[in-house]
Amino acid sequence: MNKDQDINPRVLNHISASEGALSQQVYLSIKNAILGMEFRPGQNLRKALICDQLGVSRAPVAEAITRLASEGLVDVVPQSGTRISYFSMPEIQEGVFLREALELAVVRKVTRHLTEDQGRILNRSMRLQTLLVEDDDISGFYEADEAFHELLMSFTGFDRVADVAQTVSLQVSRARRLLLPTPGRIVESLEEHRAIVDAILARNEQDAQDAMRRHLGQLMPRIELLHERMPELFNRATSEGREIA
Amino acid sequence: MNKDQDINPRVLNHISASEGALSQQVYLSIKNAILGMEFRPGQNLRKALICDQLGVSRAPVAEAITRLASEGLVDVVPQSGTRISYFSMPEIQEGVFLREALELAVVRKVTRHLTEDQGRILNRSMRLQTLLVEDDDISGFYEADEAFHELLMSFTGFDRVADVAQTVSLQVSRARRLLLPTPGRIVESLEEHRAIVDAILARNEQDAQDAMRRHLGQLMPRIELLHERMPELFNRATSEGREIA
DNA sequence: CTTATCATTCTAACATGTTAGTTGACAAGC
DNA sequence: GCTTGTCAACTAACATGTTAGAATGATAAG
Repeated sequence: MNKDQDINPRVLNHISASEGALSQQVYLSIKNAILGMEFRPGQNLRKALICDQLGVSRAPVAEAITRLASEGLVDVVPQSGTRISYFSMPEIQEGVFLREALELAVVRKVTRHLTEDQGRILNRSMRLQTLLVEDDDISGFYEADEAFHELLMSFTGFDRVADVAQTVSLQVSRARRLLLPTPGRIVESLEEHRAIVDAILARNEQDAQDAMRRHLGQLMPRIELLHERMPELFNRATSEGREIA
Repeated sequence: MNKDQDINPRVLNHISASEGALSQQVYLSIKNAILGMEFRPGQNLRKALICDQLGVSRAPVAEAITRLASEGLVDVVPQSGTRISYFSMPEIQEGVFLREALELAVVRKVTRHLTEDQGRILNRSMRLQTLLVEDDDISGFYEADEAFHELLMSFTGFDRVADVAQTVSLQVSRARRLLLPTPGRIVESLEEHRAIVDAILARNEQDAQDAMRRHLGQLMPRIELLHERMPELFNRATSEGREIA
């Protein structure tokens, strides 16, 4: 019945001998495997296999799984098992909503308090992004894109904003990696970033928010396409919104 | 040197024989003690005492503490100890910022999609709040206040928004309990809520956001007063923003 | 052929033993 | 008096043994 429901833990990054708590390394290792879709939705995690593969005991693995569960990346069924969570459109919509709420507040604050240094750094980021688009370096632009948003958040002067934004939209991030970025799309993204930066530099709060909203608005339709194309990655929600399987 | 740095775990709610995972009950028990300021900032948690007091082993306590640490309510120093975290103005400012970001997005969405039923429920909440203010029932109004905000969040149709809002502003919640609510303040709060609801019912997005911003804007100045009055609850940040003690 | 029961075999949750790193006191040297 | 080095006590982190509940599949009854 269950052909390959179980996970092949060979994809886990071996624990580097580097510093850092063991449970943290286990956490990152599994998290990366999930976000990179090397663990597919529905597969169940086998603690024993993970322990063998990483050469650690169950304690740090248990702690890592607890954290992943709190972030919604895995569903843990007491006394039964732990499975990689399916995508769920309601959850993703909520993640997009939360993300937009934060990004808009960030843009508002940054526009209001932008320093000259920050302006220079923004321009520098845009030049880098332009370069990457000219070179059709899609994965490079992907990274620069994330860095751009993190940059804006760091300009608020708050430390946790970026973390919170990442956490509330983890499911979105996971889905986003399946949206094959096209040369056409990164050109659009670049233009949208340009509009955001222009509005910020012009100290135009409303324009900056609108530009950010337009930028983020591109995401949801593309995820809906993914939903149609790969429905097996999504759960079937019951009437109560509860999940099956 | 350390007089009463250690915690008296007698304030912990005894584990009810009710259902629910053990670690969850431990988590809630400690969390309530922290939010209720029964554990004061700077005190250190002694796992052994907590285990004795609650009659559980170290495993569920460890998991509970891990969660509390991720929420910033405790600071855990590896191989050394776990202490109740101090208040920190930067953290609280960040919490207020995040909270406002969410509440504004909520108000925006709710105003746009309000149903008749939701309008009725809002009016019902306002009548209840009015009643409590007329009776000078301060703690009753406090609860109704929280319920009002949760109500708005629930109207978005999203489940996690309320949880996220609570989590990002946990430190704010903890500080808020020390702001003795006055009869004067709850009258003001009621009026501010009234303004928010009126704008929502009038489907006026901008007014609703402004009203919410004014409402939330009352909080920070009062916390600054707390900072002046009880500086011992706050940490002294170094130049890097790192904490001492 | 369908359905109910039950035992086997999983698993997470919990308990407890062990390890290694931090802290603070105290003594020796400056 | 002040610094520095050693050591004992304490703690979180990790390893491992134990328990109880859930899923599965075989078997028996209808």
